[in-house]
Amino acid sequence: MNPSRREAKKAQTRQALIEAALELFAEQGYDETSVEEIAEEAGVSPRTFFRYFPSKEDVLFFGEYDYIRSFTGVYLAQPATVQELAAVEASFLVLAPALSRIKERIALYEKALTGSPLLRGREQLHLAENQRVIAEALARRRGLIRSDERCSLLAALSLSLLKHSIDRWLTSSAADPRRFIADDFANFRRLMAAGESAAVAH
Amino acid sequence: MNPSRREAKKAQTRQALIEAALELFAEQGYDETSVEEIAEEAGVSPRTFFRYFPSKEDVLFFGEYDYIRSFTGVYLAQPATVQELAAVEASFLVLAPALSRIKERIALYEKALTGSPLLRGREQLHLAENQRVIAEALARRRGLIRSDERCSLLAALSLSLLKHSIDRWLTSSAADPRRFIADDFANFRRLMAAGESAAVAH
DNA sequence: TGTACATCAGTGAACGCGCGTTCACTGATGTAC
DNA sequence: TGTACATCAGTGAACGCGCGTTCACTGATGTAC
Repeated sequence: MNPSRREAKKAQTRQALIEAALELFAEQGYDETSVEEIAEEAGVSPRTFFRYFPSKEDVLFFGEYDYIRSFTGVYLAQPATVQELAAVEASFLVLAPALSRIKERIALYEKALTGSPLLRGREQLHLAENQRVIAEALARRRGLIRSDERCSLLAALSLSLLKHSIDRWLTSSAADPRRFIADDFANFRRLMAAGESAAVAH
Repeated sequence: MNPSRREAKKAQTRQALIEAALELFAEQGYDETSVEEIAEEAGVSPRTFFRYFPSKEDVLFFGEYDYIRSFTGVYLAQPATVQELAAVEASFLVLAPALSRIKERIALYEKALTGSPLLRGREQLHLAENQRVIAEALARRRGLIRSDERCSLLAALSLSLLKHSIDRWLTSSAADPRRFIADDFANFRRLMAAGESAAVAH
């Protein structure tokens, strides 16, 4: 039983740093929060912070990326009879409960994002990566060797819809985000149906 | 004739700083370029840099925002018979020559963006602002008091298409971006037509 | 046209600040026997 | 079970670096008369 007291203590310190950072970033902004403050809030010395995270940014991007990482598996498990966009929607819905569990944390993260261009930039890199993953999954389901234009476009669109749903969910008091996702996808289909007939007329 | 030699010299210094910065950022990255290097490249002292720009970032975002600022006027001048998305496309095409003139500069800027999360973040703020402007214009043309969901969505979509076109244009040797814009809009309409029939079937 | 004065671009030097690193240490936890 | 040793989380102090500011100055350009 070697990794007991020590490992537990380590995990505890790391968690304290992450939580302190997230709260301070959300409250007063990323740029306005120094590592010194985070350390103080977490009850350790500033020096200790850098034992856990190589830089100030890294405290924010620790773990928590399972959502999109699980996407491919869930998506490819959808029945072949389900239409493409509907399959994406269904996958998002299946994965939604994972989000539900960390709503508070997501909200803090989003709040921290608004104030800091640097974090926004990092976040955008993640979004781009997610979009790539989704496009790849779309391609595989369609039997393509590699994702093409249409896959990218649909991936981008899906992520936009998801992001929109999550934003609305965060500002609501609902614990479950699924209703918002279903709503937004339904809305999109309706808009496209209307736009389509207009485009055809044109 | 007061603003002659002095003003000319000032404009010249500012231009030298902007160009030096853009080239260095594109070449070796934003974070890897110090103000000292920029100043040296421009032939002035580091101290002088801060007389022209309050911070290192600001050297990048000086002027050059006329493209979207002109959008509203051009868009609202489109004949009422033109379908919404087609009117957006037509407006982009009208404004394209302005881009054509600064292709080199846009390319350098894009290159600088890839390496720096901070710049990406700033850029995203601009995109968000542009999206807001376009959504507002869409709303006005439709006679709405303020932009709604559909306006935002269509604005986001239009900007995505435009960005995609510009990326392709930049990697090509063409001087005129209009062909790429027209292509991408046509493509999108085709994809939606196909997706629509599938969605209806579903 | 010439002289005295005002303005203002550019500069050097020194400084404060926060990030992140390096060095040398303490004291608690874990292991060997 | 007890003792000697090893490991490792945490720390203090000092430092390098780049951004951005403050102060005091020079010298060229522009203005008043």
